[in-house]
Amino acid sequence: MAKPAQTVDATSIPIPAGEGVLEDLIGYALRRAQLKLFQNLIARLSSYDLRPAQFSALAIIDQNPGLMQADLARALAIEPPQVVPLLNKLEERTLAVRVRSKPDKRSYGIYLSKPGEALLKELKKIACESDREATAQLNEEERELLLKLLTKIYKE
Amino acid sequence: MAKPAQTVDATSIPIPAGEGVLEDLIGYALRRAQLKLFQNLIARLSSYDLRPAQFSALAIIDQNPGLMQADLARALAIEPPQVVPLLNKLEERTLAVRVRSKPDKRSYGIYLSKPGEALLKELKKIACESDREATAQLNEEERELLLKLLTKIYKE
DNA sequence: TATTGTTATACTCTATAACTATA
DNA sequence: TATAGTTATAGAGTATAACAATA
Repeated sequence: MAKPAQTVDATSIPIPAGEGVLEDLIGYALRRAQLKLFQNLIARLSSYDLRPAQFSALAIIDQNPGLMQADLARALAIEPPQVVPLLNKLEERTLAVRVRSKPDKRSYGIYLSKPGEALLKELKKIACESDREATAQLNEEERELLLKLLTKIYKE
Repeated sequence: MAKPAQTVDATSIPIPAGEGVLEDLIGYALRRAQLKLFQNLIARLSSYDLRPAQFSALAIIDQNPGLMQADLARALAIEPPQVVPLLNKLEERTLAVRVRSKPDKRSYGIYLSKPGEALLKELKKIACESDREATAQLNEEERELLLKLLTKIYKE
C-alpha cells in the first residue's frame, strides 16, 4: 500500500522557482529580464497608444529614411505581412508615409513625417527612462557591460 | 517644388538597423538576444514535441513536487488558465500527474512520473547545450557575468 | 518568370470573465 | 462568501500560402 502523493504546504512555496537548472540557463534569465523590461516599456508607451514594435519601426525609419517595407521587416525581425497593419497604423496617425518609388513602382520608400520625427524624439526619452528604471539594480558600469555582452550575442 | 522622397538603394541597407537609439537600449538588446536563444531551444525541443514552457514546467515540478497549479502558474509567469492545456499535454504523455489533494479536494498536487523524470534529465542536457551554442561568442567568464547581471535585474 | 506589397488564414501566446466544485 | 481549477473567448504576435501589380 504505497502511499500516493501528498500535497505540500502551499505556504512553503512563496515563489516556487527555487533553485535548479533553470537558474543556470542564460536563456531563462534572458527571458525573465526581457519580460520585465518589455512590460515596463509597454506600460509607458500605452498612453501614446503605441506598441514597442511601432516605436522600433519609427526609430528604424528615422535612421534609414526611404527604406522599403521588406527592409523594415528584416530590421524588425518580423515577416513582411506583419509590416502592413503596423505601417497602416503609423500612416493613419500621420507619423510616417509611404512614397511610391519612381524607378520601381512596386515598392514604396518609407519616411517619417515632421510630427513623426517630433514624437520619436519624445519617445526616445521615454524609452531611455524605461530602460533605466527597469535596470535600476545595476550601476552605470554594469549596464554598459551588459549591453556589450548582449550585443555580442545577437550580432552573430 | 520640393523634391518628394526618393527611394534609397536597397543594397545600401544590408541589415537596416544601423546605429541609433535602439542600439543603446538594454531592452532592445535583451529582446534580440532572447529571441536568438529561444529559437535555438525551440528547434532543439521540437524533436520531443515540446515547447520551452513545457520544459520549464517539468523542471519546476521536479524542484517543487506536489505543488499546486496556481503555484506553477506563478513560477512560469503565466495565468492559471494557461496551465490547464499545458498540464493536460504533460499528463497525456504520462510525464506528469495531477493528484487530488486529500485535505482540500479542490486542488491538485502535481508530480513528475518516472518517465517524466528520465526525460527531464535528458532535456536538461539539451537545454544546456542550446544555451552554450547560442552564446558561443562569450567565454566562460563572460557567460557567468552575464547570468549574474540578468539575475540581478529580474529578481527585483 | 520573379519580386513588392498585400490578403487571407491559422496557430500560438496571453489575458479576462464566468462557470464548477469544493471549502 | 471565497478559492482552485476550468471553460470560453478575445486580442496580440507570428508564420505561410496565394494573389495583384509591376518588373
